[in-house]
Amino acid sequence: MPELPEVETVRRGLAEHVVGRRITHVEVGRERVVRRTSREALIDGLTNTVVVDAQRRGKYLVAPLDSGDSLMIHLRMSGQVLLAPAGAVRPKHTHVVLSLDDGAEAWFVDPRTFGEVVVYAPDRVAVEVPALAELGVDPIADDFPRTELRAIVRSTSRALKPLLLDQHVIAGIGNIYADEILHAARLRPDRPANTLDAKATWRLHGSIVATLTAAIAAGGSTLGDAQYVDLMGAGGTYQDQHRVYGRAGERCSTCGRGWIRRTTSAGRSTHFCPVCQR
DNA sequence: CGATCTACCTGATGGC
DNA sequence: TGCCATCAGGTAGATC
Repeated sequence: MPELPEVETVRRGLAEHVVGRRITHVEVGRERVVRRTSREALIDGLTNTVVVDAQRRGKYLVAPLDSGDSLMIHLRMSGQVLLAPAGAVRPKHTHVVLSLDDGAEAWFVDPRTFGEVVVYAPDRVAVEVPALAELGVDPIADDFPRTELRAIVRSTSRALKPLLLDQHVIAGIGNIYADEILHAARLRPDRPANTLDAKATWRLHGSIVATLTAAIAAGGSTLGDAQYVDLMGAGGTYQDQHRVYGRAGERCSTCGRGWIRRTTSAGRSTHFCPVCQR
């Protein structure tokens, strides 16, 4: 569920509440969330280290430690990072608990256990976390000149939606924001990338940056199942600004003429207005 | 190279 | 009330 805006909101929570803290104790419940290495590797790598920064690359959270290693957390579909006082009742599916030196605990909670937590040496990132090393440009964290997007769209005949979802190309966009971005840019999800002229490309670039920025400002999107919440357990409000995602059958709020359609492509739900997206 | 499918899990939801 | 099928924000790997 969490895409760039949600992960960025979690990152800001970590920057505010966890950076500067020493990890005094580590517990690992389900081994599956540390499957990339091991329970022992996570405990040994984190215990008695200080978190010195909170960064984000695409949908990956990366927290450098004073040991020189980095902590990586990926929330995948249902992961959450929550902050709580020591001793608080832990929710079901709390798989990792970090005790901090100020009396708080950081929990990694994940019902579906697609998410993962790992400590790795940064110079070994290509081996330890290859997908992290192979991420494309981050449209918010990196400089993302529109000429770079121009080069990307000219290089392929792939449809725009799968292109936006490809983390090797642009890092951080997921299923919700891909649909919202393409609607804001008035471009069909199945439009071949290399058919965009310069003007349409600039529009797409503007929509990527504006949509993600607005979503971050709103604290991300929290859907009905409340799977995504920030460190303090609060949901985001950007779902109120969704114009196509989850709005199949509704009149398009932008052009006022089309009806939002929901289709499936490559197994992902896709929402768009057949009238104003071309 | 690119499109499609499956698998990984649990929980929520809707139909009967 | 309960049972079963279906679906979900992500990614990796297999297949064609």
